[in-house]
Amino acid sequence: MKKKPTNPNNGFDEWGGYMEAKKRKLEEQFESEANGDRTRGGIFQGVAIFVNGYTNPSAEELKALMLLHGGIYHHYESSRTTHIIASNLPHTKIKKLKPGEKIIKPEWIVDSIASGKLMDHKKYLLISDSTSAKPLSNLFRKCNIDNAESSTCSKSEAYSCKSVDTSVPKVSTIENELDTVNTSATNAKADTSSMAEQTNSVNNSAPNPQATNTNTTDYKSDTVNISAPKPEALTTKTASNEDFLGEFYNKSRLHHLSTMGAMFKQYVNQLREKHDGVFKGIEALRAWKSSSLQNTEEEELDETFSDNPKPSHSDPVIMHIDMDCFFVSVGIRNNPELKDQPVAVAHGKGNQAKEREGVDRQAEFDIYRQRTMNRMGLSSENHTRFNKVNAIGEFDSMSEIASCNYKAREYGLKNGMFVGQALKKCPQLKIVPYDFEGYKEVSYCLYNLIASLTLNIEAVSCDEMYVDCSQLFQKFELTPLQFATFLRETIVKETGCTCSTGFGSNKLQARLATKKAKPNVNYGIRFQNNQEMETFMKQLSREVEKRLEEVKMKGKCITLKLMVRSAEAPREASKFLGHGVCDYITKSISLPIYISQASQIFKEVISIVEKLKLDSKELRGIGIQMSKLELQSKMHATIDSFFTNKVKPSYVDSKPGPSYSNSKPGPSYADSKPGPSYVDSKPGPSYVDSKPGPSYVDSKPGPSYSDSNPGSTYADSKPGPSHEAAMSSPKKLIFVPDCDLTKSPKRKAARSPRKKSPKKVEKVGDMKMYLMKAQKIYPEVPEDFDKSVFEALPDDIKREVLRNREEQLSLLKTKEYSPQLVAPAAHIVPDNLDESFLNALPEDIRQELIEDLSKQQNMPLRTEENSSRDKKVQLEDRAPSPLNATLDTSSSQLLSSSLSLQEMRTMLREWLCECQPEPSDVEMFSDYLKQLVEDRNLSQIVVLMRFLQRHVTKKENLVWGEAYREMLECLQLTMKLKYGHELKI
DNA sequence: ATCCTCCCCTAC
DNA sequence: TAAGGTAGGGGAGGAT
Repeated sequence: MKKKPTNPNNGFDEWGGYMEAKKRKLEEQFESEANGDRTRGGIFQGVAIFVNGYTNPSAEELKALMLLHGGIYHHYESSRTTHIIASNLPHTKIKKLKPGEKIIKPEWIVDSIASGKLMDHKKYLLISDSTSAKPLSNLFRKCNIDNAESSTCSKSEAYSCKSVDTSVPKVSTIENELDTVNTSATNAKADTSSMAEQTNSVNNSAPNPQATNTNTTDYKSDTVNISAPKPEALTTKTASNEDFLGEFYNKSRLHHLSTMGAMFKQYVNQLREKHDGVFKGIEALRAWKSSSLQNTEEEELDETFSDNPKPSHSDPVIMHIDMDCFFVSVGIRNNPELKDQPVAVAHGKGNQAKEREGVDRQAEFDIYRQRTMNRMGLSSENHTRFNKVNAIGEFDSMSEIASCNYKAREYGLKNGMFVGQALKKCPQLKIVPYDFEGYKEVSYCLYNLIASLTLNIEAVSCDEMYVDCSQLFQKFELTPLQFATFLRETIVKETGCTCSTGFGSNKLQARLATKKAKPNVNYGIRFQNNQEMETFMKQLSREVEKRLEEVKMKGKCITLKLMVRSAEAPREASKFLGHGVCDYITKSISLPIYISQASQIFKEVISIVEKLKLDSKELRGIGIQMSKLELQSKMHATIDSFFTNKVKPSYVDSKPGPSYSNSKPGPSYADSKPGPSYVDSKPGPSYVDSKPGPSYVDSKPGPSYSDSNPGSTYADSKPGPSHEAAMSSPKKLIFVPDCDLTKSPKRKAARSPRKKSPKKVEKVGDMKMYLMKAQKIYPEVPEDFDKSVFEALPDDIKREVLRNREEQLSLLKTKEYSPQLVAPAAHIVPDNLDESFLNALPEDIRQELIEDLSKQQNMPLRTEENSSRDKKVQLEDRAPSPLNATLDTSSSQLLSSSLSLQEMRTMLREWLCECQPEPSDVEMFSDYLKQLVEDRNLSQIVVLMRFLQRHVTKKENLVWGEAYREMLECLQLTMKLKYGHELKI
């Protein structure tokens, strides 16, 4: 590189000029500080450290230590730097290390000070042959619960980060030193020899969330507080500045998320390696258990636990634990008064974006939009990703919200949203700054708490992990709910932050359970006054309007469902923002006309509320339903045409897999093929002869759910030769209502099927499903069905066909459609994943489950060791054909559709080899896809369509190409109607 | 057929 | 002003 001659008059615009000057200045500054403060002999003479990324002790603390012991601290790496210090580096950074460059753990400094001499840094290399291989060695070491019993340590010791982390010995000595340098970083101040005191420092430190940052100005001003009066901080603007990257990473939430995730995975490994077999938290858990059993009335306890299956001893129990809106919780843990206000964590403070030359937001967003449409098709025009940019004004802040609390989410705020848009939706939004040290501190607390009970942990991120509780539960006779309550209470106490837990027999179940338990993406219904309640009802009315519009319908019956705190219930529910014990009130109004507008809906709803004379403070759940819906489409014509059309045989085989018995979610269709195909079908758990037994369950017992919904459910009759003719009748509907997750499948089975028509909790996606059912009639009903064929049927069959038709019609007319927002209750997922479990899931979660199942079912806890093993197995298992590669999964067994995959694959191959499919082939495939849609087998649909797409494109097969496009369009439409979102292929 | 790499997507 | 990183899974497609 050619170096320009140095201009002594202008050191700042030359290469090496500005930065060199800055570095020199910082070093001089450090020197002057050192001269003032240095009181002891320096063991770090000649050592100049540069701290890269997060360390423990922190960079500021290390700086102070270097100051005390004769070393030099470099804000920037330079040729004069002798040692680079880091606790964790992302793999990508490691790969970029220059040859010979060595990274040393901060423990080197701590230990050196502790021993009073400079230790050999080779033992503290972050990346060495030994460290890269070693963490894997003990991964499978199971925790020794037997030893745990002998633990006599206090709870507070058990959760302390540093008392567990033996890699930082004699911390208090060093911290005392730090205190003398007047460092006020929280970590340094806390006397970590006692958890109680650490907790005090967490809970009782400065009441202002910004206090942590302002307190540390002395040491952090140049990196954290950009408004600090240090000139260089103000010059850090773009990547053209050498210190841009450090500054950038320092403030990047995503970078912190990522590095902290890696850090805690590593931390768990460290804990395992260093574990002495004693679980220090067990004693506290025992104490809690005995005291909670005493304090809880038996009756209440029985009720609480009866819905939650007690896992049998042999079953694995996996817990998923996840902090609630982590960044915000940490940010406001010392400000209880902020808890009830909408709060978000973001960099930006408000809508202060300055006018800058060359900016044209509108044009820029248009380009984004255009590009996405080019890539994803025209249908992406209204893609949700554009909401973000559409809603932003010319000078609104484009700082992103890293995390917002549930109160803020009531206003429609979401993580990732721009501050500008958020402030429009919620002008009173409080924005608190990031507190990365705080996140780390709380995370350590969380991990230490869990690690004090078991080390069967898989770290997912700084606020999320899976825990294998099997042994723990068995040993200490705990139920999931007991354990969850203990953990959640303890975590709130220790960290001031709340968390959610979910349990299942595998990780996926546990995660879904957590999702269900989250105070969600279902708000905590709490109102201070009527005004707030009305505002919320208006929002809810708009939601109903929106969804009615989506399915092009209007209704003439409005039902308002309310949950009101029971008089005997405690003022606040035990679950954070949960609904607690409630009375249920259901009132409906029949209108003379069909309506769909939000204002109309709100008017009716509010009139009901006024008549009820409720205290809005006591409301815990609100649901608005529209029913008696008028279809705007040609649905009636379609259903009626059913009896005049002629029969056209269509291919729908009936070989339902054994795993899908009689309780499929949504409508299922029996074989329509008269004669052999039906008779040949195997008897057994096929849904053709389903008995509706296990599927009919009231989701929530109570007065509001007692009204029946005739026609919404019916089962088919038993198969037999006399019914062959009936099989040419329209397909039978077997509709299984959604039910409460807290009910175990066994309880469902105990119910009498015909006792009562099912009453389900209507949910958001339901109307789409009903609409789909109606539409389904058209493609599924033979088009050229001859009325004379109908007439020729035996009378009982005729009656049945008529009844079916009536019920289908009534299904369309009477099913209710309602978004329902109910404050969440705690949920524990049944421990056996079967079809009943699937049915019990809410629509959106069920979809997710189906999509994820093929990847995730029965995953073991992931550790570094077994994840690499998994990978290997996966590769070995991979079958040659692209179709095989993705279909040989557990989902194919669990979600088998009527045609076996093997058959379908064979057929597809044959067709594609011939390249000249008959129209009937196309139709067959089309039918197969429809069946897949019915089965909600999304993953398989996508796989098949992609497979086809690839081959069709490759071979330029026009016949297939056109057929493919038709099928794709049909499928996409169906998917959109049914699931409410685009099918991306 | 198998392996490898690149690219895209998703989750935190 | 804003701080849109990082790991891992999986598909596509090329090299062998």
